[in-house]
Amino acid sequence: MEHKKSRREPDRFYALTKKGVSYARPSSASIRDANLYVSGLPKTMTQKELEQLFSQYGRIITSRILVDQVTGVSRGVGFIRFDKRIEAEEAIKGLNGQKPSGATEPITVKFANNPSQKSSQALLSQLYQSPNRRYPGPLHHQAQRFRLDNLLNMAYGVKRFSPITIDGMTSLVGMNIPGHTGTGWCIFVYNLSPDSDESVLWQLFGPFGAVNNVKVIRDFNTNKCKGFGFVTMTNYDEAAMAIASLNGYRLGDRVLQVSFKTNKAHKS
DNA sequence: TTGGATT
Repeated sequence: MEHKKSRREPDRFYALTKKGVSYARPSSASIRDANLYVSGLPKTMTQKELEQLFSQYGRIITSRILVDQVTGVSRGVGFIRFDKRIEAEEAIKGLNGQKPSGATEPITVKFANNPSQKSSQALLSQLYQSPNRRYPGPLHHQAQRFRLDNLLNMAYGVKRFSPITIDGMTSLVGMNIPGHTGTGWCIFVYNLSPDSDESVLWQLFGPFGAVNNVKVIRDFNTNKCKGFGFVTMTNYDEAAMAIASLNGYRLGDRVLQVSFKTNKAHKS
């Protein structure tokens, strides 16, 4: 039988066998949760440079930098998976809040979320999506097409824009596309009340189509809404229709301003 | 009166 106390091994080995860990497989426990999420990276940083930065803390198993699907530009966010948890912990200690050489902004380094728990929001949006959409797309009616054309002109600040390019976005590749992010079309919503929460954004934008994500921006201390939020929608047509419909919409005693998100504030 | 980002 197995329990021959007289043949018990020295303490160290005994402790290992008690946990079911063998010398041949020193894995699981020590390599679990060694995956890091890194944000605030310089847009110019390559995957190789990212690895070089982190390699001083241990053996890197995988790395990734997220990029905009249309422009291919880095989103300043990446992942580093170390061989061991302790290496990841040391990398956080050493690199979180630090500025990589040549960078102007500090980076954030923390343990990554579990990818399987990603966005209950995205799952929700699937539920909202199909049956009750007010404006199914893509649009084919000529009048609606014309309105989209005008929206594009406003969004891109150009005087004329051939309607023929609306259906496909091919001619827009390489442009700085307002509102476009790696996950869809980002919409800026201004003039929310201080006690707004995410549900109001879902309710406002959900009827227009596939909503990937919503965010109410809150003050760190008071936890009150700072008056604006963001909504990311999958499809351009639906985002444009939501903007056209909700900009100027009266919510309580406030009039919303809704537009594609632009880069920061530019003075008038 | 334009964030944070989760392979």
